[in-house]
Amino acid sequence: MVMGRPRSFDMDKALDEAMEVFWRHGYDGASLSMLTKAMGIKAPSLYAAFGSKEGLLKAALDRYALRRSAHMHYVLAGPTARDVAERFLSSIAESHTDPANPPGCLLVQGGLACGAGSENIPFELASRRAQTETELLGRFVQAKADGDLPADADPVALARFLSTVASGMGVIASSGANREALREVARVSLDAFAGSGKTRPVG
Amino acid sequence: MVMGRPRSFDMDKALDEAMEVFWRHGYDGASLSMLTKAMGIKAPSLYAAFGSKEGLLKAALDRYALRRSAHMHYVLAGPTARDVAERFLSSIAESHTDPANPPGCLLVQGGLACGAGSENIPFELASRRAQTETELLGRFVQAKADGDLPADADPVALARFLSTVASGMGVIASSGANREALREVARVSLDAFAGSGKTRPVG
DNA sequence: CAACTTTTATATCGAGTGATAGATAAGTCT
DNA sequence: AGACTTATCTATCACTCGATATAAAAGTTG
Repeated sequence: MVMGRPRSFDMDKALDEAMEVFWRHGYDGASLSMLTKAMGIKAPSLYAAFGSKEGLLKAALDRYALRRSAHMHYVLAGPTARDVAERFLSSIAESHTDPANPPGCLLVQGGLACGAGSENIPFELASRRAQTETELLGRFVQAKADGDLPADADPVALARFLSTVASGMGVIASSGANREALREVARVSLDAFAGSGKTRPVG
Repeated sequence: MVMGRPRSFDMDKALDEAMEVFWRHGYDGASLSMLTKAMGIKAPSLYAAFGSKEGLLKAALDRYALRRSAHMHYVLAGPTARDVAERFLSSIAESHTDPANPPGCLLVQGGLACGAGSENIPFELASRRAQTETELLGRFVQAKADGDLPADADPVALARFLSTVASGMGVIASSGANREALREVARVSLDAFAGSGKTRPVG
């Protein structure tokens, strides 16, 4: 048990509110007054709990990762590479248009570009996006070893492709694309995925 | 000829500098001091010429569109739908990693999410992105009429897919993906494009 | 040149930024 | 109870934000 006055707000609920503010307004666009109002706490409590605005974002990102880890576990458990890709894009189409959250992806909306003093936020988000890509890559390497993917398939390219499409889906979802539109993008992407292995030069 | 003291700075050069600042830092992250410093002018000159920070962004976006219009003209002149798609994604891979510019796409970096008082910026950017998608759509409708695309092809879905991939490429380019990585994404995307027409349900 | 028009530079506006100092409140431990 | 520890509140910090009033500067037109 800890000594001292106990925290009077619920950490997870506060983080959920902060997550939504960052999601909707981005890191630079999310002001301290927005955040404290949404979280229902005052600035000193926020700083005592998270250290800084950036610390709060990282805590919110951790919670975001926690939310998605269950989905990713299901995705990676797909029996074939093609199933994994289908599960991945389907889950993206659903989650990025979940009315319980702001549209799009926090890791994209959070801040691709930031102002002075927030230069490392884009790196932080990129690093988190890269984790998903790495998980897909690992699964595709396995699929290749299993003979599930053809010998000339490129797991790196496939994982990067899916990760890129997911980011793009985040962009169009935030711009108002609905769930059916995202599903169509997923469908076309899978058509492309089915043709994997054939390396044809571009440009 | 106009009366009064002539403007002492070059409009286009100033806009190019402003464009770069918005590109690198986003709308919210681009402060007036950054902008005026990069443009080499003082705030009153900026406001006299562009009216507001938002007016400056729109002028920069117009100039950005002007830059890309030549590329799009070439893209749309592709002899087949497949060629159009290939030209489109190739030009994206090149432009989004052009060392002369910040990485990625201004229409994505500029601000997917903004703070209080900048709520319409994301709409403005989305509207400009939609223009490209509409151009692709028109070309694919034509391709279908020409019999170039199969009768069961979905031009809307194809245009949306390419637009989505382009946005995704903007995201990963801004995170440091190099030109070859973007070319690989384009290559895989085209594999998917080749399988267009087959509608297979997702999820 | 003098009248007129527009742009420029200096200085500053009120509002909001992220962050914190100091005092008070609310618990646990001995 | 009383000492101790941590959280919360009020108020405010120095700073930056986007935007502008004012006046001097630099041209054109008569």
